Amino acid sequence: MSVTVRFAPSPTGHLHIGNTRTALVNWLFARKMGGRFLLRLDDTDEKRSTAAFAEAIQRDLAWLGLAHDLFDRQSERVARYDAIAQTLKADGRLYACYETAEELERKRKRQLLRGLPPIYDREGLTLSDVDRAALEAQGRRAHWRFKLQPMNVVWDDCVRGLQSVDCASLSDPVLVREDGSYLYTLPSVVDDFDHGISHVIRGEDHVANTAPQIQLFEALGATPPEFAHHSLLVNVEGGRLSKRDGALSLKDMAEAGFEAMAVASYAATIGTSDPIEPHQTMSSLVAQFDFAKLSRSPARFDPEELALVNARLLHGRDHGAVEGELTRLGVGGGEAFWLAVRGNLGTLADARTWWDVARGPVEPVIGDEAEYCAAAAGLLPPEPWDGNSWSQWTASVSEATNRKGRALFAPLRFALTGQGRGPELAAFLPFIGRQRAEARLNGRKV
RNA sequence: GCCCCCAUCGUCUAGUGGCCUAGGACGCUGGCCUCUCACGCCGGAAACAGGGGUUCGAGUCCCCUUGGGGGCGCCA
Repeated sequence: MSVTVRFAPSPTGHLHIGNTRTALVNWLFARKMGGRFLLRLDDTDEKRSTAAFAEAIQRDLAWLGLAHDLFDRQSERVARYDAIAQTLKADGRLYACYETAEELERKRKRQLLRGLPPIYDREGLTLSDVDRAALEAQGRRAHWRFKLQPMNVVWDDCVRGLQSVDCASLSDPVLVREDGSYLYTLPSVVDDFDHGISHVIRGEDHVANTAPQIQLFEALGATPPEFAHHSLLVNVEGGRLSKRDGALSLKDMAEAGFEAMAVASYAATIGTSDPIEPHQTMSSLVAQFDFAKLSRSPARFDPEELALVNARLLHGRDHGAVEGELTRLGVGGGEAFWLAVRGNLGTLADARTWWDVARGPVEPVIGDEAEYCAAAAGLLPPEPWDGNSWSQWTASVSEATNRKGRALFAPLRFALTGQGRGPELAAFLPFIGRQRAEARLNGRKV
């Protein structure tokens, strides 16, 4: 069977880390299986969906590297949903209800108070034609519910194994709103059917929904797809993830300077039995993807761990992968400079910081080593400098001063860069150059 | 309130009744690598939530408790 999956966000907000994980699992599975990846905008909620979010979602997905093979949006398929709804009404599976939202809320509260599950009482089903006509005459408009068969629905979930949901314990889902617009369930099932979706991959918050959806597929005469429900992310404390837990949107993460591959690596490996580590390419992530590796328990989203993955990704990144971005940041020095500083980066923008340290101006830190630094300045070899200049120079400084180890090197680093830590000076020194090096060793800011 | 799921080092996890004096990765940490950080190599500390069962034998099976997650929408 050929694989087609879909990622179906509703354009009511930005893509966040949770969404991203779902998108990634879908995309990875599609690539692994040689299948197709459909991006479907679930925009049936006209009040909350916006074109701006729809664009942002596509932009963020592209940034991450998740190209889609197919694209669709539900707002353009309403005629199709209308036709299906007519069929379901004719079959007696879709029935009219007239309670207002407030009345339903009261019913639920009453049930809860009596210790009962808040399930719809199917009052709509008891209405006669006369009742309905009377309600309509009062100006009431019907919303429509899907009549569930009171049975156990079973499926073999690709990550959770055998699942069973008792539909007798569920409310008949509302498929059509009072204003005639559609809720998520019907368009989603109809689209999955029409697009030939083979695997519905989503978060475990949809587990209970799956049973009514399977019944809907069957009511449509369709064979339900396979289902895979991954666990959700929680915050560092183990609680529900919310905006207060940091930069959760892809947009925020990009602005914080995280590399797309770092975000993808983290999102694709957290909650799996593979180690959380940077992958330089998507194909590396595709190669190791397997539903069997997904854990059934929630995983903690830790922004600090993401930052660590980002740093380690950069430490191993080839110059070619960042060349364009370095130019944009105003960082020169080519590959040699990149290789000199990449091990000291947290984000790519830090490369600019080191470039500025090389080119100045830098306030040298001399302390009480003025005499020593001045002597070292006098021993600076003539240019041109290369990777060996540093060791030639420090060897002669060591000989002249009898210093070695920390006493030999530390004052030079402080004078040359103004700080105690940084890239290896053997590789970094040529970018400072003789003129600046001599000035800084003599305490001058250049 | 009711239903479902989950529970191993700080974190992500391996573990499908004896191969587990519980393995790996990240993090932390000691050492080495003629400076720091990072890299690399060699070490170290660090976990089966609690209580009952079943069994010759339980991290692994069952029950209860506790904790966490999800669901019970005219949201998706």
